[in-house]
Amino acid sequence: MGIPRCDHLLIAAAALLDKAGPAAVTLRDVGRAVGVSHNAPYRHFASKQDLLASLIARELRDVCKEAEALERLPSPQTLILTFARWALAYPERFRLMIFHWPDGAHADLCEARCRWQAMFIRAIEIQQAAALLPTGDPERLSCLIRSTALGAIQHYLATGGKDTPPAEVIGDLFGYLARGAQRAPPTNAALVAELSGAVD
Amino acid sequence: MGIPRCDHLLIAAAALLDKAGPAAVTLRDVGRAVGVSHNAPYRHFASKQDLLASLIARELRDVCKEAEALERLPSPQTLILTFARWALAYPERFRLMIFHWPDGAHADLCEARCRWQAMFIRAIEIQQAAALLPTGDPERLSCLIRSTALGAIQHYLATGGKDTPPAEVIGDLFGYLARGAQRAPPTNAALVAELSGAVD
DNA sequence: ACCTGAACACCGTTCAAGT
DNA sequence: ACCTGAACACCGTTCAAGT
Repeated sequence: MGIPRCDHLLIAAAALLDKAGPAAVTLRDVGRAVGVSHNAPYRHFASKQDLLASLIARELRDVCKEAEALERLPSPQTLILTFARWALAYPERFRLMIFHWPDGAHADLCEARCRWQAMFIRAIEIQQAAALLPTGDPERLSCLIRSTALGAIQHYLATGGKDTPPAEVIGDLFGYLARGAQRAPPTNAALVAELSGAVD
Repeated sequence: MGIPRCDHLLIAAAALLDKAGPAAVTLRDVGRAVGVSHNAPYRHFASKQDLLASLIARELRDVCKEAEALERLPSPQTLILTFARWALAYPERFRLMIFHWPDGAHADLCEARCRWQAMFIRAIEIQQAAALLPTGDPERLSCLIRSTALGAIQHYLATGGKDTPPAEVIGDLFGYLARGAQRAPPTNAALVAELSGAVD
């Protein structure tokens, strides 16, 4: 039990979220799950909003760490598909993430977003330098790819998995981008196939 | 006052939503705004969820009607930018729309979604036939464009308008798609410019 | 048919205490 | 420092009445 009480609360909240959706995560149940009173969480988080923002900040940081642990910076294709795999594995966390708008600009959450984005842009610049992706402002290209992935995941989950899987939509985009590049970028066929089977 | 009580409740709910976000729309305040008791809405809607789903179904239907009122079917570029303009004008309604997941598959909402999507696919097929967009499954191409727009709007609004405006992201996508077509599709420069100025 | 008021179980949050 | 229990104001929903 070396795990801090603070993280314990976040884990309990994530479990409630995954099991029964955002409406089911109440401070009372979170406290109950870790064996403290219904307002003990206020010792660690300023409000329920703060707890939820901290939860997705931690998730995003974990996704970053997973990529950073590799010996080489992954390709943009791998990075975005890793993110999509996380979203498909934990749909309610993803939903919470996209629902959480400014509302106060949570510091940890902003930092986690920036960290992922910086890594993604670096990955794009490398493929641009190798003529695997079209030239142009890498931040702008990042925005296009990120938008497509975000929307594809959102729509796929919102329709209950009845539409085109995100990996295929993302693959289509990279296909069109390849025509703007001098050489075709890798398709990461293995990851795409793995991701396509992640949700029925 | 020929307006039905049912619509009156939806309008009041939309006003509360726009003014103070999703947390502020309570059945009690909605009832108060139209001058009825706090549970009169139950005569018209099965639950709060039902009222909210009906609200965005009505919104989506209005967006459809706006396009259908024109003498000719608008281009895919115009359709998607009209949707984006609506989203930027009513960010909280858009947020509610993307937050509303299966949760029961609201009939009116599903119908409105299908109606818009069918119109969009028809518009794509027309440009494909004219060699203005790449060939291939129009439904698949529709999914790519729709995903990009959805994600671009979401990200733009979530960052408080600090990132690339949705119209430019969508424009970039159509630019890359044009390289896969025999002739370049129209860019709808006027609509793009109008939309770019819609949110500071 | 349509609405009302009271009531129920629940929630986030605050606060005065406890150790 | 960290937690507790009671309390407050609020919420969605139900239900027995009213017309």
